[in-house]
Amino acid sequence: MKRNPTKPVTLADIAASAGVTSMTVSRVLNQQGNVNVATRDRVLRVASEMSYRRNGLARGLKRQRTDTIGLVLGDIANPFAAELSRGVREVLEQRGYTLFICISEHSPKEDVEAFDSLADHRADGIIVATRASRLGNEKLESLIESGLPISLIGRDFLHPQADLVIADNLKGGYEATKHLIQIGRRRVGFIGVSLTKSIALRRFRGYLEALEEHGLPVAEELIVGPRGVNDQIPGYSTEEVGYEGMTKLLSLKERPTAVFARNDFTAVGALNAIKQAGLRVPEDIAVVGYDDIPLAAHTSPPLTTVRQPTREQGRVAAEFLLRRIEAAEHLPRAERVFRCQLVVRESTEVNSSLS
Amino acid sequence: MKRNPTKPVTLADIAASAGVTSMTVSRVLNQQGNVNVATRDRVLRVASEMSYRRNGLARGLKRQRTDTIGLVLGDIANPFAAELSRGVREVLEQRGYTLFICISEHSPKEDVEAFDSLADHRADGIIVATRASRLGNEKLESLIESGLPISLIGRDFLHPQADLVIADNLKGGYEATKHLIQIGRRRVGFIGVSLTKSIALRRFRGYLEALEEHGLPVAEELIVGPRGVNDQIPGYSTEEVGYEGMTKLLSLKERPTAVFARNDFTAVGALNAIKQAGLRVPEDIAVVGYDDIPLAAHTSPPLTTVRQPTREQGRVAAEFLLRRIEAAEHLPRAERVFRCQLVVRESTEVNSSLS
DNA sequence: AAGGCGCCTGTTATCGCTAACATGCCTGCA
DNA sequence: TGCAGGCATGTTAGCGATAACAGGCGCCTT
Repeated sequence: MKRNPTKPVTLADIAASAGVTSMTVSRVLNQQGNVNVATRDRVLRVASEMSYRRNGLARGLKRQRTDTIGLVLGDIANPFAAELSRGVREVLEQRGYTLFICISEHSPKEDVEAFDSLADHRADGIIVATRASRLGNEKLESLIESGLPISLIGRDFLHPQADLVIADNLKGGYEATKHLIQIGRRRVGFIGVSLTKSIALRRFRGYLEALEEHGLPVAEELIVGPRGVNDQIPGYSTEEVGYEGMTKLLSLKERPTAVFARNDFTAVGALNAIKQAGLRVPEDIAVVGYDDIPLAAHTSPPLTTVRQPTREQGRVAAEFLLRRIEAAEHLPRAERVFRCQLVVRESTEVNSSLS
Repeated sequence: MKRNPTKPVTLADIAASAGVTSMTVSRVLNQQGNVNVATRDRVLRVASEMSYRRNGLARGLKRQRTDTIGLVLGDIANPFAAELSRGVREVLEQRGYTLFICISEHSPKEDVEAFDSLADHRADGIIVATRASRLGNEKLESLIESGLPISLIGRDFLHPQADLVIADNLKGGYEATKHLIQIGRRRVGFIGVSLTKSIALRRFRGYLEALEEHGLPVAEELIVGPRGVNDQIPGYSTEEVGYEGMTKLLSLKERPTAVFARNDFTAVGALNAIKQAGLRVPEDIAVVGYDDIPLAAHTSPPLTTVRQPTREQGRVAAEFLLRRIEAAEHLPRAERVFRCQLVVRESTEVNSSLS
């Protein structure tokens, strides 16, 4: 039963051995067209005996499609990416597509490389969940022009032929900040952006809006970010940023009474910095995170955060993409904005029995 | 410059437009063979104007290789997987290979599907970092027989033609447990395995060995795991397991004075359960985790844990695989075992000024 | 001056598969 | 009996790229 590794079995080999032509074998293996039951069984038996494996390259080349979808992620180690990919897979699997994932490590250059690889290998479409960059956007634009279906998740890039799903992070950031203000905090810090760069982060813009709307000043010393030039760091290691950012905030003459962290990992880092300084959460400083990762319910105290329907975003992005792939003509851009939801836990709320 | 999306540009199109044959175009684009400079520039110009994109399917079909490697991961949302993939990518990128990642969500069935997809699409080799299963092992075996190069990371499956890199987690588990015993704890619990299943987890076996060697009894009530039948859950969400497991341990008549958690997320969950019960770490209960994720240095108290050289494992696995791919003949199995290192932090050590 | 060697380009023949069309046979119905 | 129509298979012609071989030309060598 074992084959010489240097010569993979082809349809023709099976055909010869089963006494038919390769076309018949193809029909059997793809379950299409009419084939005599006896012939079919014989072909199947021979194929299995020779441990045939179809050649996706040849198949794709001839069919002009590969039933393959690419997903490009900025980093891999975070619950957000995991949920997203799970949503995407749920849809694809059911519809008979295979998913290949590429990681860009938050680098525009690798973003572009991922797009190129997937396009070269003739993925039928690409789902992009990386942050926007000039390089990346240009490449995307040219791929879209060339007819490749693209679906974007939370990427700041509009194109009349690319679908988009996104969470309303501006509103999410706004709500989180408003919550802090409503529990009486007037010095609210933000951890996770560097002011030296143009700030595209919507949840941060929501923070600014909330302050403004409530007549609070934006204090630059209360906004701290990663030390490096590049703030495109993987989500899962941002507790470092949170810890250091919080430490910096605690050293201010007039320290904040609340902080909003760009994500839950950052918030966890902040929590620990506060505890190590011997202060209490939320009494001395209230903390809000973002994303509602599984860990958030298990920090001490449990973390108030903003939840977005991540898996659902993946699902919808995949559905948009498949619709576009399977459509005969060009489709106009589809867009779906998801609501975020503030999840209040004890990091912002003193024991409810008090109230 | 824009093309009709329905008809991708081919080498022949460029050739016609540049007044040469497609062979010459191929030579130019692959930078091989001699081509007149003027011709080369003309071809490149035309190719760029027509925004040519090479067809990896046709190319792969003819060349019988795709310069593509597959990586199969059990889950995506954990720092371990991230570091691993980073190590793999470092090597592949430098050697001109493209990486496609597949996720199995810890299901043997999806494991097999991932292997099949990658093999169908004629990846030049596969790196497997998922846990062993009968189904998966059988499929791997047949792929290896058919000549596909395979490299395994931490997977309990030996094959004379599959390379293996692995961390010595038995020793790691042993060291972690020994450490707890040496700081004077005699009731040491383990969180993260269900005794109803056969236990393949090496770090758990290390725990058992350490107990035995120090003449301590193995107390079944001190070993707790996930409630569900399936303990193959994503690493990143095991803080749930840690929290619930710890809660169970705390409710024992004679509670443990130390616990060893199967990974850092689990340990974090345990830490929080302990804190919520009003007990102190490490005075009342010492805690050790596993993996040394970035978060571990920032819990409160900072977590004692076991570090394994993850990125290095990815690098070596990739190197093994490429060596196998590029070798003319069959290579014997290569294996590399990595040492683990106990990282002692405050979750097991009362303030060092005391000693 | 003839042969040889490098350079540049072209021709041919697949890689493995399948869409589209073609063929032959059998059945049923007018 | 004749023929439409369905079934079961075969034949042909690529999909787009490149390995291998085949010139043609100019220049150097002896």
